[in-house]
Amino acid sequence: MTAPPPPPPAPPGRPMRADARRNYERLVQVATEAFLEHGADASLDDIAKRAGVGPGTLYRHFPVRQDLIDAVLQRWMASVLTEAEPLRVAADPVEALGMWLRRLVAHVQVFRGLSSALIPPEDKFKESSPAWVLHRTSEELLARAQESGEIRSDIDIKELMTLVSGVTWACDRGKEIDADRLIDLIMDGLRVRDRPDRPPVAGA
Amino acid sequence: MTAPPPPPPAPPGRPMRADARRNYERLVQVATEAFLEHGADASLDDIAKRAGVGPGTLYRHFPVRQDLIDAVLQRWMASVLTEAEPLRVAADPVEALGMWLRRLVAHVQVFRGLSSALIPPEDKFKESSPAWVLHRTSEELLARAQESGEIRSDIDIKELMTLVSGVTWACDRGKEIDADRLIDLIMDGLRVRDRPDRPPVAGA
DNA sequence: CGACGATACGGAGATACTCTCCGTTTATCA
DNA sequence: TGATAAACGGAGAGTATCTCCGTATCGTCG
Repeated sequence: MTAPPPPPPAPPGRPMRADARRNYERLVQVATEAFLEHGADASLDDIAKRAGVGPGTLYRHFPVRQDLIDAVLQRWMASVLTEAEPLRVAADPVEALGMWLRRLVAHVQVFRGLSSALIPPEDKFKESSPAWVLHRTSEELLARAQESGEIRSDIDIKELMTLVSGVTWACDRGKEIDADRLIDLIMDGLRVRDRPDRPPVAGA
Repeated sequence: MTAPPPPPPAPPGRPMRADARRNYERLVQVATEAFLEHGADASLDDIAKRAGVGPGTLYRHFPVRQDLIDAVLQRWMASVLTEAEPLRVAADPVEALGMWLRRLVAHVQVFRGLSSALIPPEDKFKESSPAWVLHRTSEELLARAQESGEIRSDIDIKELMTLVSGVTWACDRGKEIDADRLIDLIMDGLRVRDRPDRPPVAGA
């Protein structure tokens, strides 16, 4: 919606044929609307129809549903990552991490049933996938928060993202749940505790 | 598999006809195997076939998928609740809560994709549902832990169950995630903080 | 410009799943 | 044993996914 979208999959060989490219763009466009309206399990044939192409065309560009979801998220992600930028250098890295997670959840919840995009099946977890980019970004913010000494160091990004995606999933279903509160709770769990039984040589 | 299963839905009027009851039992039996093997989205027609009945019979007993899942869980739940019994009176109610949540997650993970059973759509959340019973049990353990003063009181069972079901869901997908660790993290978040705003300067 | 080869299109249809309708069968009880 | 309510079962409608292949279009080169 904002920036000029990058050439879709950018195959190393020849550029896409004009009609192919046109259809690709149109499909992603229509899919975005469909996912917003009906959630991530919108009918694919229907999307093809609304885009004015045959099902075959859709499945050639996006062999599995996740590919289409990824293409949609690719565009959407730009705005999310923009929000991360100032947080990278924020004065309070712990607060920055919390803020990032809250924003992330809010963004993911724009599409119903899209939480799964955060932790796709292992074999689809390539560098190109939006999930991977989000992991990397979150990882940086986590690392910085950990360096401050206020966040426990025995936690890795995979665990954190698992928790966060769990929150988005659960909030998708049970309405009336305040996702921000759950994120705050997780953040509390992440904080270093002054052990009640151990003489705290804490900090640094 | 252990206790004599209670009469299925126990309609107030007449008892079930013998053949109806037989089919009901058989369906639940076969469904259990199918869910174990293929996860919660196993084919219902296939279950009917394997149980030796027509699809119509299955759908008469279980109009929607969740009804069949609930029936399966009803039996399975007995063993889960048995585990809760000693925890109700455990010396350390906080540890008891943690243990319960860990066991709960472990149990739910026996079936793939069954996390949703923990937070069914609002309108199916009746007293008869396994999810409701689990909520009530968890609620008691949470309350006891809160009374000890070690667990924050500004958390309700709905939020906690949302978090927990999120963990089971996420662990279903991304393999190689240690659910117990995530539960422990949540438990840490639940604990009352002795130092709300100030990093420890020194002892205790 | 015209034609050829590669690329992409599109839609019919195979397959799978859910769920319903209704004629037939079976259990129960008098 | 016969009447009646209860339950069965399977054909089939509706919907979704995904494939195959004859046809159309693009891009390029002579």
